[in-house]
Amino acid sequence: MSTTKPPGRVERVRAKASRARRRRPLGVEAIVDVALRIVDEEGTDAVSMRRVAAEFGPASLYAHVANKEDLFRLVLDRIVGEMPLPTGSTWQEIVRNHAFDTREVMARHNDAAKLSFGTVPNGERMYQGADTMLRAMLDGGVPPQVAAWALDILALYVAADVYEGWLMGQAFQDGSGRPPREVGHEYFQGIANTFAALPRERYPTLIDNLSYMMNGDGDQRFSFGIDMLIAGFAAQVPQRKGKQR
Amino acid sequence: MSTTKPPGRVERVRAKASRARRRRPLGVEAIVDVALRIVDEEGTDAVSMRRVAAEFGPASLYAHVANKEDLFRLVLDRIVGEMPLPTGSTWQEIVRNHAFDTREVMARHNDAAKLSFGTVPNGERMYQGADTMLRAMLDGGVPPQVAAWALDILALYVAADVYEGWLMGQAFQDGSGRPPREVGHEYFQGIANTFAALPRERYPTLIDNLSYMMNGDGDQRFSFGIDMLIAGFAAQVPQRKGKQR
DNA sequence: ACCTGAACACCGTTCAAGT
DNA sequence: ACCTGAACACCGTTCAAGT
Repeated sequence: MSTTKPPGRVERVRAKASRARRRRPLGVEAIVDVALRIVDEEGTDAVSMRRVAAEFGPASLYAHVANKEDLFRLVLDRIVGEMPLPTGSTWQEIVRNHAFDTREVMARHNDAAKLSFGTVPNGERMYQGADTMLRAMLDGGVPPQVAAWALDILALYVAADVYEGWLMGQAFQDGSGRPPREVGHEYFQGIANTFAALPRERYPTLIDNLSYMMNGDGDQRFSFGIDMLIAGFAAQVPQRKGKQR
Repeated sequence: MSTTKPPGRVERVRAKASRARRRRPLGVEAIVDVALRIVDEEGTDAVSMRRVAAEFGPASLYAHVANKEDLFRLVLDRIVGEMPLPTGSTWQEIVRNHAFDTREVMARHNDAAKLSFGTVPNGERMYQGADTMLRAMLDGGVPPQVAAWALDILALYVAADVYEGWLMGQAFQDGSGRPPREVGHEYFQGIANTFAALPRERYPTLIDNLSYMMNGDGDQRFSFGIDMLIAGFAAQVPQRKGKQR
């Protein structure tokens, strides 16, 4: 199940091109360009094979991509290629930075994060990133099995957070022209009210801690989650001088 | 943004029902029944408004549900209602058990887990569960803000894990009649081979730790993730006698 | 080798018209 | 109050036919 087309695939500029019937010479890269642009502008649900095809001239995509799933895989590969390499001094800092960096890249592309569920993304950038993260953790004393699985869970968490965040953001674009910020505030206010209306005698702890439940924006919650995971990994480092927190 | 229809909504058995035109009296509950059955049998992508409607007699759903999104929300509420209450002695055990329990319930319903992204699910069961989890953590000395956000991140992780697992499982149902187990093995073998074929001089740590990367099934990875999170939360408990985990 | 139009078997949603 | 058929504006994918 190799995922990427052989890189040697030449983008033959059809020497003839005589008829110059349509705007572009087609080819996988151009197709991915269009699909990614639609994702960036309107999200993955706005991408249809017909619409992508229409940007060139009606239908023929299937000569270049196997199907829609295949196209989305190529789009994801493109996005993964944008991810910066992990940087930082301690392994904790490297892991943390990279989580934030990859989150940012994903978030740039609307709900593209959901394309990464159930895939093992590949590409140079991915391998390089994994290698660097692994080495940082191993050097820091994190057991190899923990480090390896850490990569997995971090990627899953980042994807889930971005997708969730996008969906929330969508909920704030109700048809009304009102600013999403305002709608968002109202939305959370509504949730808070729903909770506050629950019978305190039945859910006392929940009610008494409502403010904590509603507290924090997406960034703070993501930051919290990453910190919890890093602390979890750190707890697996065999202690030499004791004390990690 | 209340999510559930008023529970007082009577399922009026239309006294007349004279014509007895179609199989069932319709009504939201019956509609959700059908939608959930399709989800259970074939997954969420198999659910279409037309197909759900067809089980009664063509089209009219829109008198009972606002749209497809609304229908899926009702389906999710139904599933959430199946979740057992958290049990266990220590807060760590309670959190761990409940993570596994909710994972199991979600996994019973194919890819229904993805319906939970971007929603704040409600319903008695949810509140009860949240209340119990919160109290357990607070009693265990977990700071309230950590406990509150913990609920959030745990739910997100469970949903992401189940969805990811389902997608992986899907990949193992290739058209061939071969047993998914076998296809799965082959699939991971393929991934392992892809990694193994990478230039060791460029990704030495990755290559040297391939066995760790490929190690463990879905259950082990989920278990690991939950343990990492719990350890992270535990590290936030102000130490009295020191030593947790 | 690539592109095309037409076709197949579907979608979600709306709406005037019925009972 | 609920149900219906028909319609609108779409889908993903296949395939014989073209160049």
